[in-house]
Amino acid sequence: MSNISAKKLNANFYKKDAKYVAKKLLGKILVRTVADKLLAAKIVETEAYLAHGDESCHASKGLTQRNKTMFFTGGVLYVYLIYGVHYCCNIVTGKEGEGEAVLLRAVEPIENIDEMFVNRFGEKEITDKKLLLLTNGPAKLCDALSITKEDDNTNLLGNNIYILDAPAISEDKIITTTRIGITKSVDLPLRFYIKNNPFVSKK
DNA sequence: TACTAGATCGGCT
DNA sequence: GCCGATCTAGTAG
Repeated sequence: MSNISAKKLNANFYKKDAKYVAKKLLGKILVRTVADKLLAAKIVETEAYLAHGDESCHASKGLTQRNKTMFFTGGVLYVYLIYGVHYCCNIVTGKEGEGEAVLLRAVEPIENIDEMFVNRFGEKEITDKKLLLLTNGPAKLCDALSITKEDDNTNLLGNNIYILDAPAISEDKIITTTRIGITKSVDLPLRFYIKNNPFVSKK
């Protein structure tokens, strides 16, 4: 559909703290190129994982083989395997050595949706019901956009995976809640999503 | 609609 | 061994 003429977010965007970036990422366009196909989706739900005072952040226990990407300078992708089954995709933020990131929890499919269906369901047939289930969860969107451990540490300023700027979502359309699916630091208000967007993982 | 189990990898109490 | 930033299929009500 639409021609994507917007500009990539620059390196400075990602160097702010995770909480700030998590909110600013709402409404931006996540782009992934596989072979000659360009998949695009709007970010509608995020969660921040902080370097300090956040027990559920993977980096809170220090650097390990698995989480080392989180400690790089903001602007790379951190992908990890959860429950031995699914991948989750994060945007690393902050300065080098900090160890914080923004988890992408849900996106709204925009371009080459049939290709996303193939990636996730193994079929091109698009139905309204399945469309809502295509990318409304952190592991689902990784599936649909074909993001795996191979993509860990991908620089978002490159051409493989990147994020395009888009008009900011106004404050009154951003809902803030506690995060989902964690057992530590559960009370921190670090989940953000776009009000009334049908692709959000959970109200 | 609501809860439950199972899949299955890697890092660590 | 154990548990996790998840999802799906199955069962029960």
